[in-house]
Amino acid sequence: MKKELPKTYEPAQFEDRIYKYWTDGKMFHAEIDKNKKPYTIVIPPPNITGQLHMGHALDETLQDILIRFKRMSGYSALWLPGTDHAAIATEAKIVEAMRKEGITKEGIGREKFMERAWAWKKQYGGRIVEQLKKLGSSCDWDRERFTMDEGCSQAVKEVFVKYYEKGLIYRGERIINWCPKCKTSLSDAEVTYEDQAGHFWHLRYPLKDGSGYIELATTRPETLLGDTAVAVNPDDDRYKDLVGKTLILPLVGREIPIVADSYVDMEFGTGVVKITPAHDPNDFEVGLRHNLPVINVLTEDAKITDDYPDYAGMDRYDARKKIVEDLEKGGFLVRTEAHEHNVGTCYRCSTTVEPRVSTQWFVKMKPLAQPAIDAVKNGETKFVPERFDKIYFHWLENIKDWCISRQIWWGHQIPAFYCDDCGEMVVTKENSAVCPKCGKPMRQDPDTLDTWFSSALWPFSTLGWPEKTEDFEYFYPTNTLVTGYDIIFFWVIRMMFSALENTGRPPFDTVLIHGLVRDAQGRKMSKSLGNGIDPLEIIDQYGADALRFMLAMGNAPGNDMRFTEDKVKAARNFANKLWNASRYIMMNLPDGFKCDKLCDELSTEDKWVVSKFNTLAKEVNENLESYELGVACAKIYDFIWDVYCDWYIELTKPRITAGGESASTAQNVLVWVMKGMLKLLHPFMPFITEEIWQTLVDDGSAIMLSDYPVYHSEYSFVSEENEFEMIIAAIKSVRNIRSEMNVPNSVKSALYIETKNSETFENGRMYFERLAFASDVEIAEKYDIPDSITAVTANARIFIPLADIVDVEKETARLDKEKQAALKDIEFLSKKLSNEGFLAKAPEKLVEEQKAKLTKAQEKLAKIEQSLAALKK
RNA sequence: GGGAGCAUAGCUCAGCUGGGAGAGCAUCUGCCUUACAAGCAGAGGGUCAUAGGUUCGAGCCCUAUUGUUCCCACCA
Repeated sequence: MKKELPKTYEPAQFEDRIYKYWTDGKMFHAEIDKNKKPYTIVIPPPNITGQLHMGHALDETLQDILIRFKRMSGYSALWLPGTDHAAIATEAKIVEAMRKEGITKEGIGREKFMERAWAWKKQYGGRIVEQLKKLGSSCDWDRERFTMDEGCSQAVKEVFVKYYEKGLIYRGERIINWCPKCKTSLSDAEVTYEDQAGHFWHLRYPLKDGSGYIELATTRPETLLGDTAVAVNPDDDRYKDLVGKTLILPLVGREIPIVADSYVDMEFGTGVVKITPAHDPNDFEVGLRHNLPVINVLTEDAKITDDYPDYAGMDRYDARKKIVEDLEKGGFLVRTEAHEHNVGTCYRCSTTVEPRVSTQWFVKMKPLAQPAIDAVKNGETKFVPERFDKIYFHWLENIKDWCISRQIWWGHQIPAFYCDDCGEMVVTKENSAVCPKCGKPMRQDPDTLDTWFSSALWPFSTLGWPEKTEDFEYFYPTNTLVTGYDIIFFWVIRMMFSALENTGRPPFDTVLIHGLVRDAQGRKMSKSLGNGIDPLEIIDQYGADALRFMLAMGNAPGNDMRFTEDKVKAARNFANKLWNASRYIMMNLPDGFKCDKLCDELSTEDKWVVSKFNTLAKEVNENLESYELGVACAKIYDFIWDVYCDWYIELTKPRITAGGESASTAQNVLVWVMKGMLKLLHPFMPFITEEIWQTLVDDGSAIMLSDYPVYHSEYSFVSEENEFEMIIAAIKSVRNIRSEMNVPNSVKSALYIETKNSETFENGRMYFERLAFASDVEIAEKYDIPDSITAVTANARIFIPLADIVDVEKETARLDKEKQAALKDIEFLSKKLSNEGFLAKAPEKLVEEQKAKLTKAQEKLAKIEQSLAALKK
């Protein structure tokens, strides 16, 4: 039966089919083969919306390339589940469903809403995000180990309770970052700071004894309502006498003290700070030191509380305006100046966060951080590129306690229970609790855990931990984590210390960090800018292979990349090229053609391409081992396009037309190299390579289960490679001249090749006809052809008798130009080779190379001069 | 304030431990040569930000400077 591919490359037609075949055929499912080396790649949780975005596509792609490479290199690969993606996507659906029924947090209140949501969630369970399959991810989607059916996974409960018992988790009233829009607390890492234009309001607070005023400045006049002191530096001579005196708080009338605290910077502003412990982290600390009352003046959604009738219910910004007006009226406002300051915003909704005192759960970080620092310091885990370990150390060394409770409903419910009667608290792995004091059923904490708390357990919780599963025993610790640098704080660090604390080992040995995918202008893709690009749309248009290849090609580890459609197009064109090349090969193959091994009798050009392929295999393996994915990608691209398509296929055409043994050998080599190329390319373009493989090889095997090509010394033919390069150089040289002279391809001419390597050129004779438009080829050691143009290479002079075109003057000028170039070469090389320092210190191999180059250049020069002399005559 | 990255062809970027500067796109020339016009054959185009230094040799290593981006911290 004839092997045949459709005439046009249409990825959609087979990408979906291949994906279904893989999944239905169970070929992708995790295997534990004790004879193979273990290898695991961790798959990251998604962003909170559960959407697939370009950054996620990059994650998936790089991971999958490594998985496939390792898998083909004889490792046993495990694909971790995408259940956390699933849980969150499901939750997004639930929110929508609830909204449709008119059930919102605002409508029925947070507690009731949460209760309702939990019921829905328990009903749904975990599901799988379908979208990622289109990228060709080899993730095993059906694995469901990490479900949240009980509201909180076993692993999370296990860790929470353990931490609690060890004193690593505590509950307390602290000042935390609060998002008034999401109505939840945030961890420090979830706050993004940005510069905003604001004002500096200079105010004066009157002294109670009527002896005057004290002047201070603030950027947030509305928090004045919650002031419980004014502070100065204890060493500040200007205010020494005032410390201990009492002030009357403007607008409120409350009596507040003047305290001395070294936190106050004497140089800044007036050296006087109003202290609002409830609404500023620093003030909170001052308040603790001086035993100041904490007066909360803002509600959950950042409106003034009912305690201040003049401003009650006003939004914080409206209140600011009104309070400034009132201060001015009362004569308390001295002046206003413009001031740019840094404000914290919520990383999800960009609302300005409000520091707020509330009761939250915290993880004590100092004891957890040290082992995580050590693991990277002593090399158990390393970052690629290395420079990211600095960021890692800096964060861990300056770490503060981690606020883990959230007032949102997605995520794992905190496994703590309270007795409404006596206030007793129980932390337990059970799903319910009874009050140990009064015997009444207890109420579970309605709060959830920070997503990153459960994500931090990902490397082992997904392997079945805390059960001692076979998977955990075999696959843990994993090898490589692939993620973006923006995720180091959120996830990488937390996986590190969580794994070390709970399993005693670091979760992976390598962290491959990639950059962000930006838009064509270099801006971060964001919803508000509307510059985000949906990977699925790109896949529909150009195919998953093209997108994957584009993401891998020319992307250096840790560096950002810009997304441009042109790059995807280039990748698609490459896929098209490969498609057509393989289609061409198959067209000419006899029925039932098999290529299990390379022929014994290879011609020079066969050995040339085999040897070049062999080198490619070696380099690609080295590049992939050291995570240079982009470099590997580019090398495969160059080989397929330049070496295989532009040269080797063209070289085989006359042989195949001629038929006979040479034709069969050519076909054998064509298919052999094609199979190797497909394998090398498979991790980068899994769909097209599989599709071609299934048609070309067609023996029930799958390329994704085949072995990755490696270097074999028996495929290395250095001398044949060099020999054939002579032919290529000669052909290029002739083409070059013809092109320069605007000779149309239809005009053939005879070629007289003057060379000492006549045997080599004899072998290449037929290629000059097809690739250099020769009507006839003559080879001898010496020629003298008048009225001809001469193409000169290091090993040959080729006379092109084009009598009607030859212009002696032009030809002289052209050859003279070449002469100058050759002279420059010679000068450069001989200078280098006469440098004693170079001869003494440079590696011998390099010196030899330079000598050989010099000889070649000199030979070329001699040939040029010969031609010039002839021309003169 | 602390730290990091980047600066290479008109544009977007590669360039692995230092050994005569590369790709894609764009531009120009000639080709529909029966695998491919999503293609083929050619061409032009770079003081590798600047100034020093180390070295036989620097795009790459060191120092300083300029521009630019980002991260962290934070002054009310």
